Amino acid sequence: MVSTAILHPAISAPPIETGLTSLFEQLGVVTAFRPEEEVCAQDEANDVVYLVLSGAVRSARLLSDGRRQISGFYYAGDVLGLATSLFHQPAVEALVDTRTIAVRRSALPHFGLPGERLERLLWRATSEELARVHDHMMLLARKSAVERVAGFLEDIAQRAGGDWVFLPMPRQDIADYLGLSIETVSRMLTQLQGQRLVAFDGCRRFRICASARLARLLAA
Amino acid sequence: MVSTAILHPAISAPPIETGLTSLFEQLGVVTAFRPEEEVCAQDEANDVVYLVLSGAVRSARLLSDGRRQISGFYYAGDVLGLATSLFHQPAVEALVDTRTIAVRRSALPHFGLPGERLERLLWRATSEELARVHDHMMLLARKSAVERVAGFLEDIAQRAGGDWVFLPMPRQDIADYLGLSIETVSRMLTQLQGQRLVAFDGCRRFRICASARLARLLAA
DNA sequence: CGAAGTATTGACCATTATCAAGCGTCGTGG
DNA sequence: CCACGACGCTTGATAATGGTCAATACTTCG
Repeated sequence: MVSTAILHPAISAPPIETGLTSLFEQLGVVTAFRPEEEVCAQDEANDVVYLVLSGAVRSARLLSDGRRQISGFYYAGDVLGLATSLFHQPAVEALVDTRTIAVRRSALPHFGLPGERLERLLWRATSEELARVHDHMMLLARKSAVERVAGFLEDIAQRAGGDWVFLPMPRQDIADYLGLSIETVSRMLTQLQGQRLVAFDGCRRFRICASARLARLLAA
Repeated sequence: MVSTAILHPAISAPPIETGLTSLFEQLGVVTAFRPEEEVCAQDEANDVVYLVLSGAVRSARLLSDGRRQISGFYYAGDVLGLATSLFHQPAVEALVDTRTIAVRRSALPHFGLPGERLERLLWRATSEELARVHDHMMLLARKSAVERVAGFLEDIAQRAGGDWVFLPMPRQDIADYLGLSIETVSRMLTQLQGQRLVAFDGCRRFRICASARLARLLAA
């Protein structure tokens, strides 16, 4: 899939200012996934990183007794597969119809300048994800159920950017992301609606009504 | 490892196999800290990474109302400062007498081959820390108090490697790392001692007595 | 329209936090 | 060397938060 670039190092000649997406487009392979499909083959894990072009993806770890923890949701523009571990490979699955571009880390040094640029950008992306995950640890360890759910809605609304926001994941995934039971998530959503902080249209579409009061609740 | 030779032919001559520590030693600056001293100046944050030579360090985030989350403890051989965030700089403090080597990320591209090697090793270290942090999120979100405390002792004993292990941090730090109250940590320690899984000699020195039974409790 | 899968609500219970004493341990000074 | 004091740790009683189990209500799709 990548061998053409190795055979034609000429493409490394023009040192254009390039962002993540265009570098991925130069060096990677596009794939499409249906909902519930496995994005990441086990044997590729630890070497392949993915840029999400469209759709949404979840990354989860399972304990032998069934307890599950979702380590993150990834949307268009996010990079996936930055964590590497010899044990505990996460299960990475598409939530909705999704397209990704994949590149192998180990191939990057052979791509000349664009490969180097991408390596640096990916290191930076990894460092930034680490910081985000630290925030999430604070949420899991020290925040109440309402704060967690409110924070989650805030986050996702921020990223989506529109007025009404679509939730691509079921309640169980939200619960497993926030370290709560599905019932508690549901109750907190009802509570937030009762306080007119958010409004739902069905159980997958919502809107933030009072972002100032919501922010006050989040006590960062 | 191939393309670097192309990009820097002048320095490509001695292809020595170099590890993290020796690269840090080539490129970094050693500093010593007393207990409770701030390791990381705020204005350097996000650019400087540290290798811990000896001692122990904690990295903590604070919420405005006083809630604290310790994102990690770092011992000799660990790399510190891999997470970058424009908001939420963590407070990084020495737990005991500590020596570190610091290097600036932004300086690495100017160091030729050793700089490149170090960049790649640091990216790898960042990816591995991300995986460890995912494990910790699972612990915070889904494990019971006993499991957390037992897992913590197991972890630290693993790293220390000896028979008797010294805890460089007070109970409050353990609590803030595990997302528990100090009282619960204390109770769980008493419980584990009652089951003869661990033994304490004072409150800072312990030993794992029944690692098999302890592992069974950890239900990974 | 009906059935299956999701989501919500309610009643009750378990776990952990909080508040308040009491106990050790270590360092200091008599 | 021992007594005292300060700090950190442990223990106990009680309360709050969130989990579990069970029933009901949506929604989505055939």
